Amino acid sequence: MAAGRVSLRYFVLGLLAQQPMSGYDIRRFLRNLSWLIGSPGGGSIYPILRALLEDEFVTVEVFPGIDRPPRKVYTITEAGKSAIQIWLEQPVEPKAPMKAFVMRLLLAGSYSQASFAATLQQRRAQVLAQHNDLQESVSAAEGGFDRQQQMALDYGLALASAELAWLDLTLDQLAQRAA
Amino acid sequence: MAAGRVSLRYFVLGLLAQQPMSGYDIRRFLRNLSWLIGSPGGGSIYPILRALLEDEFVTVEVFPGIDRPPRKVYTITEAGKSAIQIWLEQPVEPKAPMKAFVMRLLLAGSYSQASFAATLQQRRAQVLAQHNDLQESVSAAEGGFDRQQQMALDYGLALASAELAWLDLTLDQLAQRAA
DNA sequence: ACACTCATGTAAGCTGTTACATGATTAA
DNA sequence: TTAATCATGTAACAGCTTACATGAGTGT
Repeated sequence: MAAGRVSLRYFVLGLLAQQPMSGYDIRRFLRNLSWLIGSPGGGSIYPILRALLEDEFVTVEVFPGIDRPPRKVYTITEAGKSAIQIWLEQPVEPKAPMKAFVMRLLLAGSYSQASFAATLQQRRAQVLAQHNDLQESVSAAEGGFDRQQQMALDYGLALASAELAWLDLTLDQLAQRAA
Repeated sequence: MAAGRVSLRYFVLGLLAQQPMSGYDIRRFLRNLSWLIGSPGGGSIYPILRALLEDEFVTVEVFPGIDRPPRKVYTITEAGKSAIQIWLEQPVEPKAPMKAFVMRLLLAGSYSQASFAATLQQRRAQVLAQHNDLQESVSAAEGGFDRQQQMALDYGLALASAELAWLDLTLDQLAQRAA
């Protein structure tokens, strides 16, 4: 599980945990969210599906299409469910790109309500740490930075603040719904 | 120039365009910005430096240290300057991760003021497009989305809005300074 | 005639990461 | 004595992207 990487493999498995799909279905689904998590081509999805099959995390059923190519629909197995649960239990790595968090957002809810809140709280902690780090850099600078570096830091601060605001709002809404 | 990739290679070359540095210097500099663009290890930086040397985009000077290992300081050549300018002239790919834009922020200013503003405006256009796409998805949904998907879209919208606000503010400040 | 959607897949490659190796010096 | 900083580098591999191949059907 190399750090800073996204693991499309587990995300695909997580999608199959929600409902059985074909590789093409998955690609179509991702095309709608392409800005948030990118939309991988056939060269990414199909090898993953085959690997999941070999690990017996999924099973296939082939539906021969009338007037269309046959669809191979993948269904998650018990072993697959265990694997995805174990994966969801461990926190998103701090260095992972934003889309790793979005993937969790999309999956965590179907696992349990508690893990969904936990995902948001973990992210909050990480973004807060990031925000503090950046502010420390700004303070510690004392003229040691040029205009571009200051801008980059300011940009980071602005985005971190906005994300914290969203996370707080969302966590509040979640708490209210629970009550 | 594979899409969606960052090209650390050109970023390193761009940093050397600002001032001669050793591989270790570059790593130290990046460690301070690790949240924004990550901090690559020796296994990433040193091979890049060697490749830049082989392409004659940089030259080396070895400074033998008293009580420390010798430092190899790299200086950009005319060929290197041409290469980085050509690279800066072409826009950041839309699918590229955020850190690709931060790298541009850090480099574009030293190339020309105009290219700096252009970088911001390009980003603005891309983020705006992203924002509109997301809103379209939300509108087109009509109940076809579950709670998690709605949240993911909302998250994307919040971040895109915040980034647009920052870009507009920064472009304003830039215009005022120019006047 | 051209291109696009449906649907799967292979092979090659790029970029970057990890783990390791070296070796001296300095701080806990 | 254990670890960290300074400073460079190699080798292996993970993860993903790209380009390509197939082939029927549908639209312009």
